[in-house]
Amino acid sequence: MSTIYDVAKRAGVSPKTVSRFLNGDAPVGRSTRDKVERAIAELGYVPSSAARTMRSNRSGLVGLITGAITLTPRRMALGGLPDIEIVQGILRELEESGLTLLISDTGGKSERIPNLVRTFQEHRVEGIIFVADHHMKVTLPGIAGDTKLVLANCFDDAGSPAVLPNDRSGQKALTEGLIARGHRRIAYLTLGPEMEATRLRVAGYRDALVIAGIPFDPALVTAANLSADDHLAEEQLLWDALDRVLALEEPPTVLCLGNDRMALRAYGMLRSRGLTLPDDISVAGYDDHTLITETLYPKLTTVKLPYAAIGVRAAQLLTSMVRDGNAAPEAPVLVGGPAVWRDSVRPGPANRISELPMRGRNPA
Amino acid sequence: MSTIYDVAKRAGVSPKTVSRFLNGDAPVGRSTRDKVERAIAELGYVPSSAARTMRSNRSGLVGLITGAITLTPRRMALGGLPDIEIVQGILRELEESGLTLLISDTGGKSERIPNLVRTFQEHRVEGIIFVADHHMKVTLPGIAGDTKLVLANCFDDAGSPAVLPNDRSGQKALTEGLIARGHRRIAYLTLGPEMEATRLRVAGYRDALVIAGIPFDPALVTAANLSADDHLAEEQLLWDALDRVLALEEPPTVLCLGNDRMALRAYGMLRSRGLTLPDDISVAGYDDHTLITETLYPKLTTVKLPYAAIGVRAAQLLTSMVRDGNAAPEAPVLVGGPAVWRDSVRPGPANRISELPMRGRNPA
DNA sequence: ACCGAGTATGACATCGGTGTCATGACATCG
DNA sequence: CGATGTCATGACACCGATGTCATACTCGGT
Repeated sequence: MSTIYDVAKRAGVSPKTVSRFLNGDAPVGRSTRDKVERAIAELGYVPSSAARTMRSNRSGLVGLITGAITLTPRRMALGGLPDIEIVQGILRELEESGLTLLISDTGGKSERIPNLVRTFQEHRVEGIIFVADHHMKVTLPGIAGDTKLVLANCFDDAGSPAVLPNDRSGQKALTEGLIARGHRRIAYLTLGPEMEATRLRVAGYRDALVIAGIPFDPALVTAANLSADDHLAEEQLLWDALDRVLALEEPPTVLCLGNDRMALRAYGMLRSRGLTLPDDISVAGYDDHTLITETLYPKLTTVKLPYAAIGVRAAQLLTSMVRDGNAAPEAPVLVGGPAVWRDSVRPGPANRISELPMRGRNPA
Repeated sequence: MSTIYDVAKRAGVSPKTVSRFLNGDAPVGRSTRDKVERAIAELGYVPSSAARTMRSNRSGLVGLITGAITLTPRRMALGGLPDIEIVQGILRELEESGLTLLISDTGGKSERIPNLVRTFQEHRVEGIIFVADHHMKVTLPGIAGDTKLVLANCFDDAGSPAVLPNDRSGQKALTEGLIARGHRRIAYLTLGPEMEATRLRVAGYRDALVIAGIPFDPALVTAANLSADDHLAEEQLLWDALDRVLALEEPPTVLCLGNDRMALRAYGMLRSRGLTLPDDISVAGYDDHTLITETLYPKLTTVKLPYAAIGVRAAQLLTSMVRDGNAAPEAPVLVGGPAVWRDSVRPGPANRISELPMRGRNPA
């Protein structure tokens, strides 16, 4: 492979002039330009990023750690591809920036992470993005040097810059929309209580109640899902929770579920009790996994989790940190997703529907 | 970030000795080892791959070009994740080899490929793997230097080393299995005629007929799918093809389809004609996209496309070429996938089923 | 006591770019 | 017309590893 010296010799100029031509950091005469250009083309010269990295301490590389690639096929069956959409957003954004992506996949084994980080550091990546498959807290090994770190879909105790879905505002928007559609008894069957999303979404749910002046009824809110991969137990848990809220003296007119898959299950359970959707009871999910939401009958109202946007924002954040030396934001970057109103929600008792579109996105 | 000189100074030895300790290319005294080891730990020293690359001309990097990541979510709806499974296999294999993966995604735009290749070359990748989403012919820009190239799921005119699914043996195994189960009138509704897979699979189909001494009837073999994304037209094409083969004087007892999605459609069409599966007619697909094959009733007999294995083989091939300097194989590496026998095929007229297992993999 | 083999280590050049500084040729200005 | 500034270019050192060669020490054999 030819070097800058080969090019310089062929063009009859000094290597430094070739360098100037390549980087445009100083004016180069017209005729010199042409000679250099020709020499480069003839030799098929491609500059060595390694040499450039050594001198300038800038590798042009960014590392990405994820489990998305190895885990995607397994997860696909149960719907939802959160992290691969994030990776997609990152790729799209980085493409513009001239940074090249080193991708490592954990294969789901977090004990590999220190090794992956070390490999990245050998290649002197300018930054590392860590992508989690759900909103969670992580603990990463310390990263030597001034390598920047951005967390996507997760956060840590050290306050590393993070880009997170705004679960609170999402559930708040959904709940507000339900209230605006006349619902006042809104049941919320959440994901497992250990999930970060659960805490935030319940807070958003309560935010909306407070604004509307509706008292919070703890009986309407129950965890009804497991993080474990135990379908049978999950089903029982959901069934039981459903049983309880429907047996309340003043039963809910709408059922919010922790995710679209739970909503999918709930459809079946509600129907097996003889209820008609959405006439007897409305249902809403979370995630907007279109394979479910658009396929179900009636189509499922839900909240979109903005995964691709999280990826884009994470990449933008990292780029601004490594390229422009910008400081990391103090607080996590929150990316909101809109509530998506479909047919599974119908006006409740105090119908004010004439004021609202039943389809399309929540204007808030 | 500290350098080998910092370590050497702190340990009171020469940089070269530190280098020897790190690479083990010459003996280092016990006490020296300890001092160096301690200095490295204290400084958190990580060697610079850029410097190493310059001196040794070996970057430890491998480039991967694919459309898998950006295209996966879009394609997921219609089932099948060929290339991401290949990428998965590649990652798994490369992890062991000490090579680090640079991943670029074309986003479906092949005109980007020259730029991606150029970026890889700046980083002096030792090899490039190109992954296609279906068995096809590609034309890639020339690659300067002695960068190795391996094609996965595709091939080119230049005879670049390639790893391909063995479509011929796959369809042959399926057809042989059908014949062994007593079928003699085997219809084959193929993918589009421009697909590489079609040509090969028809050849495999005929191989099996020849072996069994069954004459080839052209009326039983028709293209019945489009590569374009036109669902309606595809449906009509399939309907029409079905119509014709079922109207034959001696109609088929089994219907082979070009992929599992076509089989899914065929289920509906056959039933709308009042046929019972598999009693009135047997059906077989291709790909073994489990979301379809395991979900359908009756479960679909099909041929597994060994995508993960293709990835693994491609990575092994590249590793052996860059690490051990092995030559590229003359002919493409063919990776076979087994026929998977499920409930959609039942013994035909000349039943010899007692000799065969109806479930499980084809022993061939 | 001496020699050759093996062990342990260091000095120095080198890989391919780029930052710094120096230099010569013109153009511009008071 | 000389001082000053800008443009265009080159010489040289340096980034952080490692390959080559040289050196010094130890040990066993004669």
